[in-house]
Amino acid sequence: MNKTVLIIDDEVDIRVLLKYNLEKEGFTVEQAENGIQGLDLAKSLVPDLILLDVMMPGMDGIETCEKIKEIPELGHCMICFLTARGEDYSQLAGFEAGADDYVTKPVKPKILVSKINALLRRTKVANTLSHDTSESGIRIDREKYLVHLENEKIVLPKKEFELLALLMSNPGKVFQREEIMNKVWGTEVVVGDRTIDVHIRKLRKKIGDDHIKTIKGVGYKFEA
Amino acid sequence: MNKTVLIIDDEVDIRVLLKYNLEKEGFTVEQAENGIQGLDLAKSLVPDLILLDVMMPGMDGIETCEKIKEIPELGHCMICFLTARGEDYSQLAGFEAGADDYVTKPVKPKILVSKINALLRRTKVANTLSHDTSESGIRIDREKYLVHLENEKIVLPKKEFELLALLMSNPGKVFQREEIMNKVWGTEVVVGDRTIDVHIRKLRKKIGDDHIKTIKGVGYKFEA
DNA sequence: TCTTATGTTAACGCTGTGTTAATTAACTTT
DNA sequence: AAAGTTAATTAACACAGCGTTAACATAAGA
Repeated sequence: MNKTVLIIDDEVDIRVLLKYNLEKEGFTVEQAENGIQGLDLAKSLVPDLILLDVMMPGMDGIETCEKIKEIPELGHCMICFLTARGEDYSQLAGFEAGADDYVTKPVKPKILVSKINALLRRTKVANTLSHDTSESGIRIDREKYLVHLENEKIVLPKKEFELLALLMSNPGKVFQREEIMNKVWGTEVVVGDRTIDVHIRKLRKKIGDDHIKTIKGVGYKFEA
Repeated sequence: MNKTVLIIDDEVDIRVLLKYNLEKEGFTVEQAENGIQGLDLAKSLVPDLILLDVMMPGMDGIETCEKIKEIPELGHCMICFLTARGEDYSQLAGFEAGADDYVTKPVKPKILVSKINALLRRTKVANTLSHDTSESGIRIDREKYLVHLENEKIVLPKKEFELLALLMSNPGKVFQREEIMNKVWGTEVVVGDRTIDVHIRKLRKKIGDDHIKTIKGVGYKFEA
């Protein structure tokens, strides 16, 4: 099924440009020319993504964004701001208001499309991960970068988090050291042999020894 | 026989550059300019490796990768992403989609070739799973590195696991000692005569004496 | 019976992993 | 800029258990 995108912008040229490019990519596109209208349409449409112009007469983008965030039904939908290059301040305020990304005008269609794809993918990941509270009692929240334990939340440093996330992405599966290396550290950096071990050690210390199992000569796996 | 590489990228310059360099190294190279076309070609070609651009109009690399992964025939072929340096998100999402490696643009041919060789060396073992739940009551799970017995799961050390997996890969077939040697130990290492016996012994102790049968002067076979 | 291939056990060396502490790098705070 | 803080990596060594072998026992075929 097609993903739905709602464009809220007062300039008709931009709306047409974006609509054209997004429809070419297979998105379903609707548009609104101000905040009020956009909010209304959002409620009935429940789009996957909202492209929101910051500078609009009447209710501006920031305000519209805040209003959107207050509507539970729209909780899952991504918001991407459209800002003119100069308006640095708007970017910051935008994120504070709850935006997920922003694109600077003039908009380059290719970049926009790739950002949109990335954004929509992010929702998928977030949703997939959150529902497996599983029997292990451990849950990962990618968005908030938190790990929920039995009865506490802990914050992990980046590498530890990525490592745990990788192992938990497929509980039971054995991840070979090389695979872990590639996926957490990347193929470009070169680090020593003991690096993975040490991170595993730190994870075990924090989430308990019972969850990460070593398969000698093969790799590691996450278990309940 | 030459290894086959399929390039999927919308930019013709890149395709030409890569094709030239790879053919110089003795690979057979085919190309496609978008995801749809690439998927089609992959199905008929069944290449050894697919070089996949992440950012493409229409179906992007991630999506294409996911589609490829759904095709059983292509289960064994490696997938390597081409990403622009800035696109952090694509790397992680890419691995989640099932990529085996990635290369950042601008692509340095030398690096690419060495990565490709490394990848192809790492021949993927297609999941020959589940269809041999068989009457023996023994099932092997390569991904989880587990052996399911009648009513318990056991973990085997690497060599024992590989040996059992080999024998079970073709129940009833007699594997000669030399063949076992080559496939489990490799052609490079040289070990003594009794090594196989001892491993067979350990396996029998763990899964019961009835499953592995000795054919004197020939080899061993797995039976129900 | 003799011969050869395999079974069996225990012992040992070595590789891979665990673990801690020290070092370096990246970021903050002042 | 300097100091302080946290994260990432390396170094160094301990240790377990896997893989191997040696040495001898047993079974099967000539």
